[in-house]
Formats: sequence, C-alpha cells, structure tokens
Amino acid sequence: MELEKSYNAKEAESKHYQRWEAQGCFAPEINQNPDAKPFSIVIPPPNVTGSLHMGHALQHTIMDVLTRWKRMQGFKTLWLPGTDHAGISVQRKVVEQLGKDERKKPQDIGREAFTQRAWAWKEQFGNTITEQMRREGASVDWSRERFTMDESLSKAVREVFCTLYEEGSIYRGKRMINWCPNDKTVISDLEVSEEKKKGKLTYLIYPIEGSDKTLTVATTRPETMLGDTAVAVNPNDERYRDIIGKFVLLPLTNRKIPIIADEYVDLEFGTGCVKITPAHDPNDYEIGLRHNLEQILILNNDGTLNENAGAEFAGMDRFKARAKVIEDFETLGLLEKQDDYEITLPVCERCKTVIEPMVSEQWFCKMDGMRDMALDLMKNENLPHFSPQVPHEKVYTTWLENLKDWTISRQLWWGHQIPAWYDEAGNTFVARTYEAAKTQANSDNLTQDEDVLDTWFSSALWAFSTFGWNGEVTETDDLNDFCPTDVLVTGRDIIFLWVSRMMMTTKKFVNKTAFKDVIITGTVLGKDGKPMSKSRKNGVDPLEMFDKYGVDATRIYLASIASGADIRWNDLQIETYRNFSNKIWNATRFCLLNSEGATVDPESLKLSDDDSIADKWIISRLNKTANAVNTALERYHFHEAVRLLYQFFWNDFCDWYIELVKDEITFSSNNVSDDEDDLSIWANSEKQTKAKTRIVTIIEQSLRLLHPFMPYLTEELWGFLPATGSHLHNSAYSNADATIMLADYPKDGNIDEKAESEMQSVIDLISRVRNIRAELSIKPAEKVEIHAACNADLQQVFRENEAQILKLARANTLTLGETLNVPKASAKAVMQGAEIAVPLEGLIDFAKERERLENQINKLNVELGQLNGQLNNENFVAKAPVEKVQDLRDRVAEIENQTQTLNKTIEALK
RNA sequence: GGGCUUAUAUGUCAAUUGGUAGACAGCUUCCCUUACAAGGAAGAGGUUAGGGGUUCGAGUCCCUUUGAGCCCACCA
Repeated sequence: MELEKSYNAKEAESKHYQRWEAQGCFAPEINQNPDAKPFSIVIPPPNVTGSLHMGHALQHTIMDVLTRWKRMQGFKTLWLPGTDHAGISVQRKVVEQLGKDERKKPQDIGREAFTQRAWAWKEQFGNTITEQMRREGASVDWSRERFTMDESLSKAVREVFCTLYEEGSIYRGKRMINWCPNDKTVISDLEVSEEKKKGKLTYLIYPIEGSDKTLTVATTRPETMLGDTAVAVNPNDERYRDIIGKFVLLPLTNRKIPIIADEYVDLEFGTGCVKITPAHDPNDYEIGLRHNLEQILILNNDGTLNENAGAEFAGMDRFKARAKVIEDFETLGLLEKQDDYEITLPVCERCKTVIEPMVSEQWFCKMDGMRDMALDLMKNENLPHFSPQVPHEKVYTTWLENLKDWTISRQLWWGHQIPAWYDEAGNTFVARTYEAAKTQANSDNLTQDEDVLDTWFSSALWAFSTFGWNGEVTETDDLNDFCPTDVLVTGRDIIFLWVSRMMMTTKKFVNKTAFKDVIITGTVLGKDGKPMSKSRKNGVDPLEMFDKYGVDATRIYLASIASGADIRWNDLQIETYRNFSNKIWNATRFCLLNSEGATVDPESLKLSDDDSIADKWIISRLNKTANAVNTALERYHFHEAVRLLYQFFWNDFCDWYIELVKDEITFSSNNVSDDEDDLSIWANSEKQTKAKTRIVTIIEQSLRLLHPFMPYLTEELWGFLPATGSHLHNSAYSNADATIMLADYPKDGNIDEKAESEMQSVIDLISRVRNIRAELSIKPAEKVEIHAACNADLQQVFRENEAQILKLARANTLTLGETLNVPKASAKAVMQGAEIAVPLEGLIDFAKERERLENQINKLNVELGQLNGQLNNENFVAKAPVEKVQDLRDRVAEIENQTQTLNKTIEALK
C-alpha cells in the first residue's frame, strides 16, 4: 500500500478517539489480568466555566503519557475525569445571563429558580472543556466521569461536614474575614491576592477630650475612622504616656473613644498613634478583643457604608466616603497632611475587587487534627513525594505548620448548601438530611442555612469521593483498587488550596494517602516570558496549535518542555515536532513501500550470529532507547524521554539505519520484474524478506514507544503495518480489538556494545570522507576512492559494510590494509583506530588541504592541552579514580597518534 | 521583612552521585540522491551573569554582587 506524501494530522485525529472509547480501551475493565497492578490518576477537575488553556494541555499531556505508558505495560489503569462546580464563577455567569436576558437580579427569581438556571447553564456550557479533552486524545475513563455536585459527591460533602461538626472541628462564629464587595461573599485567605498601588497615607487630627491638645493618626483607609472605637499608643512611648486612659472626641461622629496602650503599636511608624477599627481590620480586631472594644460595622455587603457610619455617609460607596472624610477633616482643619505612599491592597483573586476585612458570622473549620495527620505522613513516610522535590516539600510542610482555621461558608446560591437548620428560637441543627434535622429538632418548622460551602471543600474530597465513598457507602471496589492514587499532576498555585487539603481529608476519612507522588508542573509562559493572560494578550490557544501543528506535535512538544521549571512558549520548537511527525510518517511510508512479504514480528529482533553489524547495532540502539525511556518516565523526566525517542528515531533509525539497508530492501522490488529468472535475486529473496520484516518490526516498536506521546499518529500508522493485531497486545489485553494503545510497551532488550562501537567506526569513516568531500568541494556526482589503514578487526568491520560505505560516502572502491599506500595528492583524515585517505589527483589544492589538516590538528591540540593540564597535576593523578586517569591517558595516546599522522601528512604535502 | 527559584550558544532549553558543556531552531556552504525540501550532507558558534572560596577537578557545592521571577507574612 502507499501512504500520502505527508502526514495529515486532522485526518488521523478524526479517526481513532471514538473507537478507543467505544471499545472500552480507557476503562480499567479492559484489563483481563486478575493480578494486574492498578495505576490511577484523578484529574484536577477543571472548572465547568473554563475552556482549555496551555496549562491544562501540559498537565493533561503528562497525565495521558503516564496513563498510556502504564496501560501498555499491563497495569489496570484508570485516569478519572471530572469537573468542578466552580461556585463563584458559575454564579457570576448566571447572574450576568439573568441580567442580560431578563433584566432581573437573583433575588427577583429566588434561590430555587436561580439554582435551576445554574444547572441549565452547566448542562449547556459545562462540557466545553471535556469535549476539548477528547480532542487532546486524553485516555480518561468517561464512564467514571464525576462532577463535584453529583448526588454521591454531595452526600460525601454532607457526611464530612457533619462528622467534622460533631467532633467540634466545624463551628459557626463571628470572626474577622475577607469580604468581596463585588461577589458579595466571604472568601478564604487563600483566595486573596495582593496588588501594589500608589496611594496616600493620610494624617488625621483627633482632639483629646478635656484639653486643647490633639493627637494625630495615620491611615490608608480614612473612611474606617467612622468605625473607630479607640486610639492606641505604645505603653513605652514617652510622648504619649500622659494621655493613656484619656479619651478622644472622634470627629464626624459624636463618639468618645478611649486612648489605650498596646504593645502592637510601632513607635517608629507614622505618629505612633494608631486608630483602632476592630470591625474592619485584622490587627485592630485582635487589639479590640484584648481591650474589650466595641466593634462597629460600618459597611454593607456591597461596599457601601451603612447607618452606623452616620446619616451623611449611609449608602455611600466606600471610596466616595473616603474622599468625603478627607474633605470633611480638611474643612474642620483637622487634616494634618497626606503623604504619597505605596500601599499593598488585598484583592479578590478572581475579580480583583479590593477586599474589605470585616467581622462577620461565618462557618469555619479547624484544621489542627487533619493537619497533624498530613504532617505525620510527610515526616514519617515522606508522602506525598513531590517532583521536583525541592522546594515544594518544605513549602508544603511550612504552610501546614502555620495553618489557620478555614472559612468554609460562602454567600452564594450555587454550591453545596450547608446542612444546618435553625428553628424559630435560633437553635442550630446540623444533620445529613432535612429529615434527620427535623428529628433532632423535634420540629417541622426549620429553615436551612442560606450559605453554601467553599468550592474547595468538595474538591478536597475528590481523591476518594470520586471512587464512590459518600459516608453511607464506605467501601467500593474502585476505592480498593485505585485509592491511593499513584500520582497527582498539578500546578504549584493550588498546592495549598487543593493538594494539601486532599491529603488531609483522605487520610482522615478513608485512612489512605490520597496520592504517592505529586508532579508540580512549571507554568507555560507567553512569548514575552510572562504568564499567559487575557489582559496581556500573550496567550497561546492549544486548540489553535492543534489545528496548526496537530495534536500529537503539540503533545510531544509539551512533554519535551515538562521539566518542572517554567517554560517560555516557542512556536519554532513545536514546528520541530510537527516535522518529527512527518518524519515518522515518511519513514513508515518508506518501509511500507518495500514491505512485500514482510510481517511485524518481534521474533525478528532476536539476534543471531549471521546478522549484520548494522542490524545488531540498530536493535541494540532500540533496546537501549526503550530502557532509557522507561527509566526517564519512572523519574517523570518527560523531556528526557522525548529527547531519547527523537534522537533514536531520527538520527539512528532514519539517518543511518534506513540508509544502510536501503539497497538491500529496495533491491528486488526494482529488479525482480525485469529478470525474474535471475537466481541470485531469488537467493537474495529470503534474506531480503527477513530484512523487511526486521525494519517494519523496528518501526512498530518505535511507534509503541512513541504512542503515549503521539497517540493519533502512531495508531494511524500501526494500522497500516503488515500483520499488526491483538497478538501484539500486552497479555492483559489479548481479547481486545487490535490497537497500539494496548500493545506491550518495549523494555529490557539486550544491548550489544561491541556492535555499537563497530557501527560507530563505520559511521566515523563515512563521516570523515563526507567531510573531506564537503571541505574540498568535491561535486556530489564525483565518485572517490577510499583507503583506510587499520587493524585486522576494523578491516573486517569495514569490509562487511563495504557496500554501504561506498554508497553513503559516494565512492567507487574501498582499499583496506595495515598501512596506507596512496599518492601524495590525497586528502587524509584520522579517526579512532584508523587513518583514511582519499586520492584526489588533479582535484586537490595542496595549500587548502594543509589548512584543513592544520585545522584538525588545532582542534586536537586544544583537547590535548586540557588533558595534559590534568595529567601533569600530581594531585589529580594521585587522587582521581584510576579508571578516570587511565581514560585520559588512553585519549592522550590516541590524540598524539592522530596528530603525528596528520603532521606527517602535512610534511608530505610540502 | 522572611523564604524560595532562576541566570548556560543568536533564540528556546538540556547536562544522573562534582569528571571538563549538548539538542532543536537560526546562521554559513553544498545538494530537488526514486520515504520525507516539513528533506539530506558538511560547518561555524560557549571564560556556563560578575567576583571569591572548597576540591586533583565546579555549569553542578559554599559565600557574595547584580538581573529576572515566585511564595508567605506584614505594613496604622
């Protein structure tokens, strides 16, 4: 059969995914080996609001490479997919839609109607990313797809909540929290980020009661003075010792507030006097508690001020109120000054709205117990094992050690509503169901808490809730088989938000380690070296790359940069792998054009003595590559695996092996029809079929090795190869329909170092002659004569490969001997163990040739200088390992030998 | 303020426990040689950011300066 001249990625991509899925190849049940070891990964569930970005593509590639690799090795493999309900994001989308389509607010339609719409939104738009994953070729088991708000997962959430409540870890209380006035909900510390801005430090003058003295406080948020309930000074501050215990008349309000002493105040900063707003500042909150200060809440949920701020300010936006406070102080002559000041604002991680710290009644979760479990795992068993190891283990541990209570309630409607009910008297009943709550309360008249749980609360359970655990069901086959999962692949941004919490909850609720290894991927940066973002417009869309270069090229490129460090996107690199796809396609195409009578037969890779050096060499190289690729993958060195495969396939197999055996393989197909009776051709035929079988088998093995990285291309080509079928499957899949994704992953082949070094000599010889040709500008059509002087063994090697040497070096004759016997007008070269000459009567320019040789001597001399530098160092000779020293001495001898030869040659040319 | 990462060829990146720097792309020269011009052959190109130290030997370990980036805490 004959393939198209170049690889059409789209065509291959459209063919195989559905079939794989339909045949159940992605599900662990495909594995028929009852003793198969499990291998499992749970996907970090992408938000239903999301669409695929480069970070996903990178992580999915890594997960798929591991999954496909392990599956081919015969593991009972599960990569479990799913999505996250993404509370705030979905809520915002639905609010937006409601406003646009119907000009309504959520309150207008009520909670039930709103959540119905959210579900509808999820049904309609929520599978964008899962569809995109199909395009990626992700071999996830869709039959086990989960969503964080599935019934069973929701049940798990209630179970965990209730258990933690019952043991006193979850509690409700008024605490200082982070409020997002835009999303109108509390958010946890981890969801707050920072923004540096130029701002003002404003100095406000407060009159002291019963005197004409004043004091000055400095603030970056002047409007909060409306909620001040004290002024604090340091007890050791000489300047203010006499006013401690007195009162300040707070301007713009009619309040009298105490001047208190607290160590917290920094004598050096500002004026040394600090206004204290316990309801709106974390530090002031603490001071307020110590001094029993009143908390005056002056903000509404939307960031406007409330009645507590006074009639003039009520309903006013916080930033307008800030301006007005400053203005009013100025009018009163109480504004001392305003300094330029760089301030770091806490902002909502998602919407970048400035966060207001405030006191609010929320649900919290104490983490101490679970935290200690996770710390013990790390301390005693070094779990999870991070890759790359440093610094993540240390960061993880330190973070756990300093863990504070987690604010778990959110003022949203989309999510898991908190399973707490209140009776008319305000008593709280936490229960797994409404029915149970009613029984507890002994009342039918209960109202459920309006809040939902932080989205990360359900994500935290992902490593076991997805396997069927929900409190009622606590043992499932999947839980037994697949938890702990083997490896988690994620970015470093959610080590705290997600990774640590999964470790904690999984240990606590199913007494297992969520995952043994954690691969922390680097960030894919834009071409400008900055993280990809919409605002920077430096994003690269994976789908565009799929269209432009093909899914496989994109995947193997992503794998080639997956070393753990951040990586800058580079179109040129991905093009290399597009070319690589084409190279694989065409190498296969060549073999197929000459595959008459051949079959894919792994037996053909077993060597016998009459096999040629080239055959021994390529099989050794193949085996070495397979071994190294397996090792690299075990270490999660994806870039190294890719490099090995690329080098083997392109350099060893295409550049050398195909060229070496080309004549042998193409011979009869060109000639047999011309002269069918020629006995020598028939004599050649069996040998040739063997050669053809061997080369298609090597291709087949290469495709297997490449399959985890390039699933579509390899599947497409595998199907074209002669006699591929389920008999090539790993034994765990012998009954399944034929596909490369179930073929046995190559490993543990024999390595023949002697053949490798002999072949290297052949390659060196050809390269030397080619170098002479290129540097002396000998026309490609011009055939040369090659003379080589070397020992008998090497002569034998060259003789065995004479045909190939003549062809690849474009020569007529190869003359071998112990010494060279050539005319003066010859170009010469040296290599390890041999001296080479190419007679060039009439073609050689002696001056040019001398220059060429001197160049080579210079290169050798540089190396010699380095080596002698070391060898002349007595300490080196005394202390370095003996083998090392001997290696250098051998090399020096070799160089001296070669240099001598070259010098003689130069002399002869004079 | 505390901690961490990083600096290697023109570009993007590699380099096992310290053993004397590689790949791809680009560049130069030549070639449409019946698998592939998305190709082939041959080349040039590096005081591994600067300085110091440990060592027989440092891209690799230690100190330091400078540049880039990240995390945590705090900032009246």
